[in-house]
Amino acid sequence: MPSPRLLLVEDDLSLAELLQYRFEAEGYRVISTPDGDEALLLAEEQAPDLVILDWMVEGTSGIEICRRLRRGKGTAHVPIVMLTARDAEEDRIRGLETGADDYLTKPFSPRELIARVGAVLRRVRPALAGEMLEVGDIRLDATSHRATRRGQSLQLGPTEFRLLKFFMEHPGRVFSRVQLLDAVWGTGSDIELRTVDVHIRRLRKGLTIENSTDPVRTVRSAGYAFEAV
Amino acid sequence: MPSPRLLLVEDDLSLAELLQYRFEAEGYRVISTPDGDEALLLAEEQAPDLVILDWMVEGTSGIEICRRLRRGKGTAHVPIVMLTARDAEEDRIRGLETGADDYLTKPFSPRELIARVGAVLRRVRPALAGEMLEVGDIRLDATSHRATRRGQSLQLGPTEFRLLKFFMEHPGRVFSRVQLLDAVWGTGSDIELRTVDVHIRRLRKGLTIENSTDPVRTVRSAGYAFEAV
DNA sequence: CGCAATTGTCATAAGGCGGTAACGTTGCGC
DNA sequence: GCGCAACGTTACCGCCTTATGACAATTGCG
Repeated sequence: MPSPRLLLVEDDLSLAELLQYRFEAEGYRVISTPDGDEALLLAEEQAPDLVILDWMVEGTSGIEICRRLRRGKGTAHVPIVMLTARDAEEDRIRGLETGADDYLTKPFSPRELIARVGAVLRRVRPALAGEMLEVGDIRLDATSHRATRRGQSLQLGPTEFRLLKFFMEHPGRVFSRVQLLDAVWGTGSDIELRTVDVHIRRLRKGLTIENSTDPVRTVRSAGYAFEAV
Repeated sequence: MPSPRLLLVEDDLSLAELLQYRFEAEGYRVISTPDGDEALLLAEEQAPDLVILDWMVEGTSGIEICRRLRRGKGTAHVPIVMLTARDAEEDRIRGLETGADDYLTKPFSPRELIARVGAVLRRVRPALAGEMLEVGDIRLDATSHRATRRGQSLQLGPTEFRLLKFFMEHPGRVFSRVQLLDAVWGTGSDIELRTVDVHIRRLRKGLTIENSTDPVRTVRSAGYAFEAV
């Protein structure tokens, strides 16, 4: 199972260290910063799987970071868990309405934070939590690195597998070639856009079994989408 | 936008009534039961979009319901928000690890519950939480790049789709050809004004299904407007 | 090292889509 | 009812987007 990558934004250094230690013990990789502005940069560059965000940090406030992450192109869908020292209901609601996925009040136990992060990730990125993805008659098990269709095992190259996994994590949504390159090949990969077409074709070929329809929909001038048939 | 359907499992009847009232005021449809076993049946039959579950209810306990929902074929992916009177950390963690998506301790404010339910739904079913345009019997989902009318999917070219999207973002307003060119084709596009007519025609054609009226209104010497029928 | 699998790129084919012009139709003032 | 102006409709052609197959470079592995 791939270890999920967290971005931890917390200016209380002893707490940050403790959390980093605990999360790493749970098999997460942790990027940590006490600074709000740097957090935005890191979120963009590193594309973490989840952000843990203190309400009050240096530089830019937590809620402002939350808003900017949601507005940012590459970070709009990163799940966010907010932490705060204040137990004001207003704050909690504002946090959630700004787009946070969960919200904890200090003092909290690391175990609960870990449980909540796990719950959010299970929901958003099932593959990261070791769960089986299922869309239509296609199944993908990230842990054993296997994909099947109607029980029949599919033969896919590494890139096709990653592409399929990404699609199955976001069924129905249309992704541009650039988005696919960022998500599947990695941000900043200097790859020809048209290469995506080729891999889409290879994926389609790999997904074909007897009497099967094509789950990959071409959306002209927009990109591709994956959906149950 | 179709209103999300909630299954509320709560045996404190006055609280259940209050919550039902508040959620309905927010545009949700609510199915309510105080009984654990009945909840399982309802979840299966009604396929709600989200379940709000009290930890301690009659019949079968909340955590057991949670577990069974997760195991059930049709209900394995229903998001679950748990409520509990006890603020024991152990319970919260067990709840989250059992598969709940969120967890609230009584007493809580209805507003916070509503905010959390909204956050979970946004995450799980983006289509239920906006991002979906709806005018009359026509729906447009930008995320999946789909347009439907009375459930029937519409076939539109890229430009028609952009045009429809723009219209649906500003229903009822009249736009001149120049305005439409700027908005849909982009400012500075050097396109013949009358070309708009042709695309209006193509859009009208694409929006036609059996017994449908034309949602595009021609305003002589002014432009076009889009409105519910 | 040799072989097979994989991957990124390109050239070419296929096809849809868009812009334009030309012509038909409708509405409006007189 | 006439004439003009605005709008509707159609057909066409060129272009842009996508599909596909081939190929060389690279990688992994025995």
